[in-house]
Amino acid sequence: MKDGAQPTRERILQAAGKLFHRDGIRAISVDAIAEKAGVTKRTLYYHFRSKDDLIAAHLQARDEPNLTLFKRWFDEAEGDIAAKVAGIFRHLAQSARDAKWKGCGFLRTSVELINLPGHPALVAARAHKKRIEDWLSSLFAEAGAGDDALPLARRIMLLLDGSFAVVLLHRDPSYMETAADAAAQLIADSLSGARGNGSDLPGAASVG
Amino acid sequence: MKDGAQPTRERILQAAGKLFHRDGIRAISVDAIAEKAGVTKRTLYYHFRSKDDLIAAHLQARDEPNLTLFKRWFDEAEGDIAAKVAGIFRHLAQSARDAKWKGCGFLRTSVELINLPGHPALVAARAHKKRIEDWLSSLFAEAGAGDDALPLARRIMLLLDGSFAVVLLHRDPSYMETAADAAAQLIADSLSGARGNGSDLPGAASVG
DNA sequence: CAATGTATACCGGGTAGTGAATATACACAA
DNA sequence: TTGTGTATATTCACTACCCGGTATACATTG
Repeated sequence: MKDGAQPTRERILQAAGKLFHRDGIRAISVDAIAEKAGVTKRTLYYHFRSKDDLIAAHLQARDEPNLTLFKRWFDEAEGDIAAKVAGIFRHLAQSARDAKWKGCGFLRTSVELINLPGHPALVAARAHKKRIEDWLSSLFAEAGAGDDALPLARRIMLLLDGSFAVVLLHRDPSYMETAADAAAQLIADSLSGARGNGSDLPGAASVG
Repeated sequence: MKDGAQPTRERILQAAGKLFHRDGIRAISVDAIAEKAGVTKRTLYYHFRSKDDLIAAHLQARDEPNLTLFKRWFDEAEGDIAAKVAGIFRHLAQSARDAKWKGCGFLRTSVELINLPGHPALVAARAHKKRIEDWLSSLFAEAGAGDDALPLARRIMLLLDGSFAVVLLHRDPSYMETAADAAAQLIADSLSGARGNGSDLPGAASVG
């Protein structure tokens, strides 16, 4: 660590983060990351055992800041809990309007590593998504959703990850506004205890 | 075309389909496809200009059968339109219980080709998803959803692609049951003309 | 000295795509 | 019927390159 500015390891991680997010895991070579970090490949391999190791470390490093951002978006939004969750989607829509927006790194990585079920990066990705789900679930529980809290959180996760997938494909952020409305509707339905309100569906509480 | 059994081109396409779906686009080499098809690589390049060409042809070939399958699942389900759409999700859940299930090839391909915006395979993927959305929209219009038909179809698409993404990550098909319930709920809400039923959200008709 | 960190040069393996030649089938003319 | 031309279909061998990872030696610092 000869430069006091930023430890070498962090610089590598940051370079990897940018490149992985921009082009994907497989499309980026270790050489490219080393060059972007201003470091030789051998140095990179001193700090990380393998490329897979680096990928996993990258996702682990993104977990906390990502969750924190979602919490901030929630906190900053006005209105009841439905409106505040919808606010997350609207912030997401705003981000997605940037041409350089590249969707959810956790989801994309999980697609690229589909044939390596035990990969540590997949474990990190699952943990991240579960953390968000748990956070949402606790929010709904506090708001009085009762047994509906978890299934409701799972519905929101479906809309969230669905947004990432659909907008990545169509490049049309308005889907995230659609998702915001749908999320708000589902939350309002659950919190008003409106199960069985004229519909013949199995009920909002079933988780399968 | 010396063998009457199956034209070479179709055999290549079929081999590519299996391998691409199993391991992903980038993970499969042209050599592997040629070998699986029982053909030399040079022959493959006679029938397809490039690997990208083959990828695009592969997705185009999947468009029709995929849509047909969804329609069959819809037709075969019992109950009102909400229950029939939910039936699609439940069939999907059944498929996803197979350990070899690999999610949606259109979505996965779009992730792998994210840095090639004009790639013909992406065009094919978008067209496919739009066809499903249009089909759903027409169903809802026939059922009397009026102006809600399209936004409702988009909500279902979000749940559908969200299911693919989430189940691919967590390997937990029960999310598709959750999606089935959510879809049925959203459809029932729209068709009962229940806008403004106690909730303060922007309304089911806004598309953004 | 010993621990940590960096640099150069290299290896073995895999990749998309190609050049040149060959085999097959069918149309048409002698 | 035989011969010839031509488009289709297929093969083997090859190039040029990129990738993850490593052997080895050198530098810096406590």
